[in-house]
Amino acid sequence: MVGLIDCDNFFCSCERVFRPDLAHKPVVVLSNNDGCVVARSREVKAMGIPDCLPYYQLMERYPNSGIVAFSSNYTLYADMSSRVMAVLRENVPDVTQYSIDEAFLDLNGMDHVDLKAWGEELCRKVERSTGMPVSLGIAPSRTLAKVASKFAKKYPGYRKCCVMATEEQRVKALQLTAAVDVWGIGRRIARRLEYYGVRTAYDFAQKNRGWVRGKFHVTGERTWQELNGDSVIDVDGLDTVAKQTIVTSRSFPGMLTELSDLRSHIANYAARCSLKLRRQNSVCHIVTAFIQSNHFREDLPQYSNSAYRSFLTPTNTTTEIVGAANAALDSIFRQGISYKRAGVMVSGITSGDAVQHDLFTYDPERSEKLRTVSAALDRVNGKMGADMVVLGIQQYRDKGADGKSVKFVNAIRRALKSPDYTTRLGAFTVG
DNA sequence: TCTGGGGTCCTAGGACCC
DNA sequence: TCTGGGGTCCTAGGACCC
Repeated sequence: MVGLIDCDNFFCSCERVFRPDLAHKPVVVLSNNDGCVVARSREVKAMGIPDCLPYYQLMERYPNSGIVAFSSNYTLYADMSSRVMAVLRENVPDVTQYSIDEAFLDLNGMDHVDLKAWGEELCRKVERSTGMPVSLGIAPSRTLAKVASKFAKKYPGYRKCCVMATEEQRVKALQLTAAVDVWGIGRRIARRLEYYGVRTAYDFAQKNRGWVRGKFHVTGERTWQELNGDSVIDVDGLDTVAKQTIVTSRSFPGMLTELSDLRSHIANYAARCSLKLRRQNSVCHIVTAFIQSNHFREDLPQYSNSAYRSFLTPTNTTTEIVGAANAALDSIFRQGISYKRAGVMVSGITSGDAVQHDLFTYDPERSEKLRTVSAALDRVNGKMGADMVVLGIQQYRDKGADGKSVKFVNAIRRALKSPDYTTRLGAFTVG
């Protein structure tokens, strides 16, 4: 058996942990720049407010709803996540973190345990220790555990834990689950399934295996196997394996037209990518920069493009990655476009322990210097706060409140952000 | 005025090899 | 009148996830 434990309305619950006055009030959390609703409390979902609704439309359409909105506070969410995972690891031998708010639990060898009672107690422990409400689904496969966890969340009668152990339970649960709500079946595939008369998870599981394989390839077949109780999707070690691509991208609060501004943003994203590489002890061969105009503004000329630069000797130093990203940017920048979004991707990632040097161009002395600079950046910024020391190009100019030019790094609109309760003493004021 | 960000896996098809 | 067969590797793009 395998368990899937999932935090309830994770971002909203993080905000509520330190705002108990919001316990039964409608709460939403917004994306970067306070753009869209990315998390909704139970009360907000009950009001029929869809996910990804732009914030300004929320305000227009639900003016007196009493909804409390927060800007996203990833520092808080990351810390709350690690607290929840820590409690799980104290109580379960084999935990695989699957996302910021979910983990799979390997329950093999627990045949003698009353999983229902054990699961309920685990959920209580997590909530008692961290303030985070969680739900648990237990079933023979990960896809079924996901289905079970949705039942645990939806119906209070389960007391946070739904165990799907018998064939009867499996059939009933799948009959009550829409195909589109199954892990691995998205909107596209659901639409195609509907064409074939497949509406529920049970309809899909009842189809012939060869038919599924022919129409929906190996991924569809795997989902089919999982729904029929055969555990074939493996996520073990997912949380410890180094990433194969790393992306940092942002939308801007307004729009940008100048190359010099874009260069500063691209430099920030590239610096962030190189930091992520160093954190997982990796190096990359390829750096890609991309820029996009505002696709919502059909009245403006549209343009999006990307370009890459590669290294003969892979690297993770801030200096080299920023330089490569901006060289790529220069080759795709076009005048007369209002840019809304940009980003940097690093790929061709390999281990930093065994770097293959280029025979003809590798300069050990220069490489060592660049590595020393990056290591110093990480030490200072780790101690004094992110972006305390940056490359000059990472700063861009903007107008301050008094109309004078001010330098910023990583400006994002977060008008409604809560304090970093768990990571900054200054978040609490005394008296 | 305002419309998110960061990943993975799979397949088809082209380039190239013998 | 006629134009092989069987591989590998790479990339772009589609689909999915949270």
